[in-house]
Amino acid sequence: MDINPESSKARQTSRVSGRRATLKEVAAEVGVSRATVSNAYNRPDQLSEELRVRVFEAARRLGYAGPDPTARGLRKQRTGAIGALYTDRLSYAFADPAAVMFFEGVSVATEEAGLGLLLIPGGSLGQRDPEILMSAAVDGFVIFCMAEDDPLVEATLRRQMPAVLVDQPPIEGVPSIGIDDEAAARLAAEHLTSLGHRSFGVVSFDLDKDSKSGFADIDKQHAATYLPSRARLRGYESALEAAGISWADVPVYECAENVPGMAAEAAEALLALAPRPTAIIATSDQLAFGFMEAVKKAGLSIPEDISVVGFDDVPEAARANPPLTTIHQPHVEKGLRAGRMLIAQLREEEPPETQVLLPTRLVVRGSAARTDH
Amino acid sequence: MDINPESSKARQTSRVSGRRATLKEVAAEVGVSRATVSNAYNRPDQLSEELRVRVFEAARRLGYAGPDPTARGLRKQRTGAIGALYTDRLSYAFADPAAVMFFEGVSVATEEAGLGLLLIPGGSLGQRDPEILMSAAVDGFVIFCMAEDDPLVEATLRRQMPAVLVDQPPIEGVPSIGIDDEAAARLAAEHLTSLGHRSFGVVSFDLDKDSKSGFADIDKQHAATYLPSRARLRGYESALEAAGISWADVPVYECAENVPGMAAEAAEALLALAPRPTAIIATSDQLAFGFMEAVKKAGLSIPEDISVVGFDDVPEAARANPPLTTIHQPHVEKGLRAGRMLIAQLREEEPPETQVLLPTRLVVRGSAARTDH
DNA sequence: TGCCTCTTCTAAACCGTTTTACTAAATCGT
DNA sequence: ACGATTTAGTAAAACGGTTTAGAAGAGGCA
Repeated sequence: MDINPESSKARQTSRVSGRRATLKEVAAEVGVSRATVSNAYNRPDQLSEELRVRVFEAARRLGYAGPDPTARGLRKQRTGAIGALYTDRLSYAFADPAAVMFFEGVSVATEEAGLGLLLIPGGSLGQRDPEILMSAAVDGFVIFCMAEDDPLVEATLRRQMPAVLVDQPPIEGVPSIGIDDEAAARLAAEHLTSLGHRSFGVVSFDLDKDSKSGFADIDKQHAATYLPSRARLRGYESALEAAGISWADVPVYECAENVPGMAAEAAEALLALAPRPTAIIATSDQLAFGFMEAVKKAGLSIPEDISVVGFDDVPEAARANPPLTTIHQPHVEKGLRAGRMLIAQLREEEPPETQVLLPTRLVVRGSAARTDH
Repeated sequence: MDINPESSKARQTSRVSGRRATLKEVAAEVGVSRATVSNAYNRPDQLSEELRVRVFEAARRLGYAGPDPTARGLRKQRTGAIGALYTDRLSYAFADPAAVMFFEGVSVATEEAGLGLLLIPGGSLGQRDPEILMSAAVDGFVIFCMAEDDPLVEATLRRQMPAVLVDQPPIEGVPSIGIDDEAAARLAAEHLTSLGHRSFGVVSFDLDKDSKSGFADIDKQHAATYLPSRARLRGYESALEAAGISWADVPVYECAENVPGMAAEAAEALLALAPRPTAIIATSDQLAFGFMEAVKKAGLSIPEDISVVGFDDVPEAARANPPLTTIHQPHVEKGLRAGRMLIAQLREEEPPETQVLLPTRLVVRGSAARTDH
């Protein structure tokens, strides 16, 4: 319990010279079998209290910190952790409030169940690296935000472990959770058409794993391998076409990364267009923030000169200037439910709900206004 | 590579009926020894290319996804992941931008090294639970943000693995990284005294593991077991005393959690004081945000009626309204360096720097002004 | 006393790999 | 053509625990 000099010295050079002590050594010290030491830790009812105490004393003397998790995992066939597979470098995930909220939800589920949470990057340093994935000692996977043609998805599934797909097209035999991206996106577009807008621009995050920034034509949009991108663009398309606006004339600027900074480029490209769009729809709040920033820098004002609608409703949207009109989706709950769906599988409980769609809604704030045009 | 019906069917019921295939079964299928199959995966130069292909074919036929990470970990005595131990529930970490940035830095380091990142909550559901910690299969620990009397720190160290302490008092034999909290805090207080303020209030996050919100007297401040809290308060104290202000008269309100919402309580308590403080120092930006929010709700304005200085300089500080004057510290770099210090130990490289202090600086923005008082 | 049930502990199999030391066959240099 | 090296593959010992089946002894009951 205490941090006393003795114990911290023991840490540096364990009594058994250098190497970490093992259960076998503790058994030898006490003069009992390995099974008994194991029982002392795992099934106190299997030995006398007095012997149990002697075991723990010997353990402390030897600097033995308890059964090795790896060995235990091997024997018990469960590691006590689940893996969360993210499409890209983790630093991108941490920089995206929506992803962070999702992980927050997952972490609530893992803590409920007493499990650890292993974060697994899908790619780093540009190349996709199955190394970390394939050497991840976990009991199951939450597959988050992966492109549908990403070989890592198939590789993960091949490990034949419980898994949950998040924001991805369903795969037979694997439960999924997400939102109706297309319907949600329609809400955003319809809000703007109902305010009288006829001239649009769209800012999207990446459509495919290795995208470059730039305008994306309809073919590219329809072939996008990130489900959220593809479905949201489809949603905008159908709402605008329904309002009699030709989607072919709507410029869609794809940003290679979902960070505010990237939207500055998009703004430059879209604001230069003639006629200048009166309304911009972004597939994420992050991009909307960046876009608004750039608009202000250009000396225009929101929503007077140009209306902006985002997607995600991260907390900062409410505090933005002006407050961002956007589509709400329950990120934390998505993570929580995904985590629980996975954990239910681990317990081999009744087959969990297999396809969950969470509700979304339009949140009207101050970044979109009626156009005078 | 492809997601075709065959492979997804294979996933559900592997050819070897139910159970996951093992390396031994693959060996039997090909008619070679286990060593050879192992070599096919790990040391291609040890067998003929043709045999290697046959091994992989058999593996695919049997639905074998490659060597089991746990077994491999046991044999090789390394798991390919490091653990990040956080003081509390992970959801608190994810809700705190400073912690998220720290993890972002750590993740960069782990990806550089091809390691996974296991997040370990120190406590959940109120009780401190060593279960997840003790069953974490990792090669080392980043110990982040723990109270110095937390038994989990000692428990971690007892595992005799490489570790790095972050924002905690040094322990012999364990490298640490952090900032000079006391000096940094002095900067904040001195900025306000230099603007003429004489009447102060302080908003702090928790001083100890299981704190309740409320005013904290000097004894409690000095006995705080979270180093950052204790040291920052000391910094404020020494700067104000140096300016001739009696610290005993400065109200310090402790918030039980480091979230903006909690600062509303603090604001209520501090604004009701007579005379009302003209300057508030917060030990985190999160609290400063919440405080500013509450001040505005109370019909006062910042910095005209009251000046606020934060701590951390999270990105949102620059976008706040008004932009927050605060103390900058390099969160991402802290995580990156901590991760690298740990990884260097794993590699048994030259003993890494053992005590790192990162630089801090005052960032003057718009939330603190000269007082007319 | 004899039989049965607890309690307390143990022997040994097993979890799925990697790695060391070794063998047998093929190739090389001269 | 012959010993020396290289190549290709193997047997078996770890790695550090958990768990099953069972033994030895103690106590209870008739």
